[in-house]
Amino acid sequence: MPAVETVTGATASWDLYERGCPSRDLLDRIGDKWSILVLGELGEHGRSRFTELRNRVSGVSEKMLTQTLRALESDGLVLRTVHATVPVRVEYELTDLGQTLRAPLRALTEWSLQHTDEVLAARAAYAARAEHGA
Amino acid sequence: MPAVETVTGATASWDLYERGCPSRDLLDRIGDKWSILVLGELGEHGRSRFTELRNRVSGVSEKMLTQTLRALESDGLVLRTVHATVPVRVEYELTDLGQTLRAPLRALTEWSLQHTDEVLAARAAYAARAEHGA
DNA sequence: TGGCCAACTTACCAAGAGGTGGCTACTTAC
DNA sequence: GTAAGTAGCCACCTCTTGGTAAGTTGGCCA
Repeated sequence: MPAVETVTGATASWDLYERGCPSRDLLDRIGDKWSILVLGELGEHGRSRFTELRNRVSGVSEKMLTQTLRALESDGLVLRTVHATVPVRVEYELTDLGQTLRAPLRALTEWSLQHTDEVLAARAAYAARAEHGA
Repeated sequence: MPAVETVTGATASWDLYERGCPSRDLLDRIGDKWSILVLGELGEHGRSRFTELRNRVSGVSEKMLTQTLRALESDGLVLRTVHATVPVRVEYELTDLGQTLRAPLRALTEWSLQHTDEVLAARAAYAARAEHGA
């Protein structure tokens, strides 16, 4: 089974294809719909406030945004700073660890933007084939 | 920005941060837990049979595997070939479009494998902080 | 005749995702 | 006095996700 060495800094070898692998869980978390968008936003715009994120990530509910930000914070990807000013101001930004995720995530989002046409066409063709067969 | 040439020749510009954007849906589909693993497997091992995939992607149920493969097929990422041999043999492989996803996906899975330690440590620290605060 | 294989498909059910709306505390502005 | 704004939390409720398990198809072998 996956040999894991923690705090000591020894190497851990994990297998994504094994159930219960923590890397698999992590992958699932960062592959989450809202996580990708929030991380992308923070990557592009830098430090942002809660309402800015809510407005820029269209369609996210406050609950989901809070939940997503909390998870990212607990994973060490996002830093949350509370300013004790008079209307309370909270700012979010990527941590160093979060920064390292920018490139992989951007690769994925760019792929998505660039190949949406092809995928849409493929779906239409697939649907047509299915209808023809039925 | 995302200016894409469609079949008709018209340019479509999509914004991931807009609700209902097809690219966002697509991102969600390929960011799916099982999709990532299945695509990864097909990328590494090449053409594979149903049961091979089921065995190699530990923990996936037949239902989910079928569902995932169907979605990937309809999206034009995976090619499904049925051999009318005696016990029916079905093989799956990446299409050309699917191949273009390998690099972005590998970037993500490698990130995940490489940073699991740090994330686990961050979670522990966060939990400790929360406990201390409570 | 009966059972077996692959690759599903379907029915059923529990858990969780995620939306809505109300509540908070604090202060400034009307 | 009251409304508004910030950054949430909480309870409630619904809809989806996804797991389990059983059925199916269709030649073939004993």
